[in-house]
Amino acid sequence: MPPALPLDADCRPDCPIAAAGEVLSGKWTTLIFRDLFGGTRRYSQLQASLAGISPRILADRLRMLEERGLVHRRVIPSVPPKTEYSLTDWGRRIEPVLVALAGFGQMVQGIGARA
Amino acid sequence: MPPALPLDADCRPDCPIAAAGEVLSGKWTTLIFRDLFGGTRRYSQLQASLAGISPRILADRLRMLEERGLVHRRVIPSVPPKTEYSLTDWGRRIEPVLVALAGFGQMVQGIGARA
DNA sequence: GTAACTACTTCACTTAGTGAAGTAAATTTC
DNA sequence: GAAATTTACTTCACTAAGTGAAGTAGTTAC
Repeated sequence: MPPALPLDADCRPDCPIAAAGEVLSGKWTTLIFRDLFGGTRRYSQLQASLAGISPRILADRLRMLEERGLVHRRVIPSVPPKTEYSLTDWGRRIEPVLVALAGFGQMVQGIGARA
Repeated sequence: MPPALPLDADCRPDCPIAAAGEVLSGKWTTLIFRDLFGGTRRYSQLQASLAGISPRILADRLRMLEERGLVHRRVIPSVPPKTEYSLTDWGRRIEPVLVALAGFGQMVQGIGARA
């Protein structure tokens, strides 16, 4: 039985895996999705959770994801103003990727433990 | 019903998603897996398929994946010698990630078409 | 008036990736 | 027998991406 989606090299030039890779480019994007999958988060919460991320990169990634319609940004007019980020309906469709990555990552951790 | 694998921010410090991200780091790694998922490939075949990859990066990634036990490297003692790369049993377990990425990528392409 | 708070931006620096060129060794071509 | 070919890389100079410390803006608490 062939796979449900084309995984072979012939999926170019409009390869969906490459398209996903463009959205998930950079070290931090999947981890931002992971955190937002847990619910709405503020900028400072994301920065604390993503230990080591540069504020510039966090702002860049959030802006990119918002432009693509995967993340919603909401400014709360308090003092000082706060910003909330959450996944859109489109963004929530990253879930199967995160689940698959978590499964693969657990396997990789298992290899590392025995190596 | 909670997700089968921990997707929330509390999955640190040994977050399996972050572990997967380390293996799949860089622009090209998932595309190398995609190509090798289609079967054994030679270095020159991968270089042709991954249009634009630098030979240094291709060699680096293949070496990293071999060291992690996800890719098998076989030198054929012909003249000039050829090198074949294939997925190991561990490496083949990337399949669910590729399938999920392909599904997400198709959705992203769909968004792009209407934006 | 000084400090604190939040969400950033700016800037100098390091790391990752690019792409053209070079290497090695045998083998076919002239 | 000298030159060109083939494959899998390596080297090197350059550009892009990411880091991390510091700064900014506007308001309120002291």
